[in-house]
Amino acid sequence: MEEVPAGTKLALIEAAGELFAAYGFEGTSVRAIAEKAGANVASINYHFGSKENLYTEVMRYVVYRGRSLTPSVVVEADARLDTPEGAAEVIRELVKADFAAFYAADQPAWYGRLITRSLLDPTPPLQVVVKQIFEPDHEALKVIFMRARPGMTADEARFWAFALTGQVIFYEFCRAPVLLHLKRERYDPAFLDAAAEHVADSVIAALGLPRSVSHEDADTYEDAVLGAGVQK
Amino acid sequence: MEEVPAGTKLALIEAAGELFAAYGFEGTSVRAIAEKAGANVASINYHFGSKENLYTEVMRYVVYRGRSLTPSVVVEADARLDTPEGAAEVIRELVKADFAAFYAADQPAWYGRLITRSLLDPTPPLQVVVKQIFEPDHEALKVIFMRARPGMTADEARFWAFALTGQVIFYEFCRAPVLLHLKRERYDPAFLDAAAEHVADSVIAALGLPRSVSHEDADTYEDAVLGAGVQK
DNA sequence: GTCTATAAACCGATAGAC
DNA sequence: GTCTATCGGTTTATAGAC
Repeated sequence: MEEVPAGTKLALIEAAGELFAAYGFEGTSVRAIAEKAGANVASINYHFGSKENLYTEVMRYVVYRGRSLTPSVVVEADARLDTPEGAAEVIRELVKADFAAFYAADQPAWYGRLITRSLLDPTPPLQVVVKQIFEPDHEALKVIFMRARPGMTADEARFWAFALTGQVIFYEFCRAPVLLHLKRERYDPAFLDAAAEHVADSVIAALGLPRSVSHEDADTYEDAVLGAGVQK
Repeated sequence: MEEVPAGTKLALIEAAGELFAAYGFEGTSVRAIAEKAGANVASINYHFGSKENLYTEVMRYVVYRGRSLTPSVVVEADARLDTPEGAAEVIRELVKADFAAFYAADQPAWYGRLITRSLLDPTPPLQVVVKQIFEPDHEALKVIFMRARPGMTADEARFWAFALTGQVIFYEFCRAPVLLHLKRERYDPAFLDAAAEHVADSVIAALGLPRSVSHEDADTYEDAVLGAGVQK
């Protein structure tokens, strides 16, 4: 990574990212990218050499910009992990941070979708995502789980990490069927909040950790869940 | 659904299914399909009218053939759901059935992958999958959860169903990054067994249900988990 | 760096012979 | 029902003028 892209190069990366996220690599033409970027078709080959190289660059850009996708590294050294209550708190915050990373309003919605989509196939850029996001996040989760429940083996912790990641990523990956099921056009923020809350609660409960004080109030949780329902 | 396809039509469906599963709809050409099926290019248009229609037919075929993907309907009326121990048993069997449906050796490996891939985009054939697999499975899960834990609301049960589905589908959807992480070429059956076991255990634990008798023996579980590790 | 024009290959779909 | 040949359009990539 030498310098931060700007001008036409940046416009091309952002246009390509948005289109790749929505329609996939094969489903996006360089003409569509150039048009969306307000640039010439030939500029793609000039700046990146090929469509595939552009894809790699887009993934690097998203991984770089979406740093908030790996807040876990900060959390690893958290002293709260030494108490069960603290560990539960940390896990809850981490789940919410993961959800925020995928659905936060302060960053383009296509970041999370593109990263999710990139996980499906063993393409070259996948390695960037795995090394920069998947692995660090996974290792941090393992550390947290092993500290939260002393005696847990590394292999067990791996499955716990997969369980958490699977639940978080589900709402992005299965966005289409879930929205079809909910008979909605898009995700309601309240629904996402409730989903994050449920993921955190279920993982904390499965680990046998206590629910933290601020969440022992059942009404708050019930309200959040019911408030997001399709039926009133 | 009028009759079961045979001959060239069947060959085209199976060839297309395998290629769509591996490379996606956009990443597969009709020429490649015809070649793999040992048929002529024009036969696709003759039998299905268009590539898109072929895709729809492939999804119908997989949904029809992969009936084992929805074993849940049988389970709904299970009397065991009235006791916590029985409910835990049922959930464990259901998770294993889900894993088997995705990774069973007795059916083509691309069934699960194609269904997983179809969930990503809101294409017309998605509705077939949602109506025939996603919804029935989801509703059955909801019933099971609500019977396993009386007092659970339908909205809560929905999140539990998403949690379980998300964990199961994760290993198929994130096959590439997980294999990259494990430094493996393909999934080890022992690994999948351990993964299924963990998903079942964690959901059962999260629900506050007792672990069934045959699984109280910690050694068995630990062996299964450790036996699937990458490191010895 | 940006443009036009175009190359070369591929795409899905079809007409028409058999 | 299967084949060949081909149409019209699109794809990515490039050569060359500015």
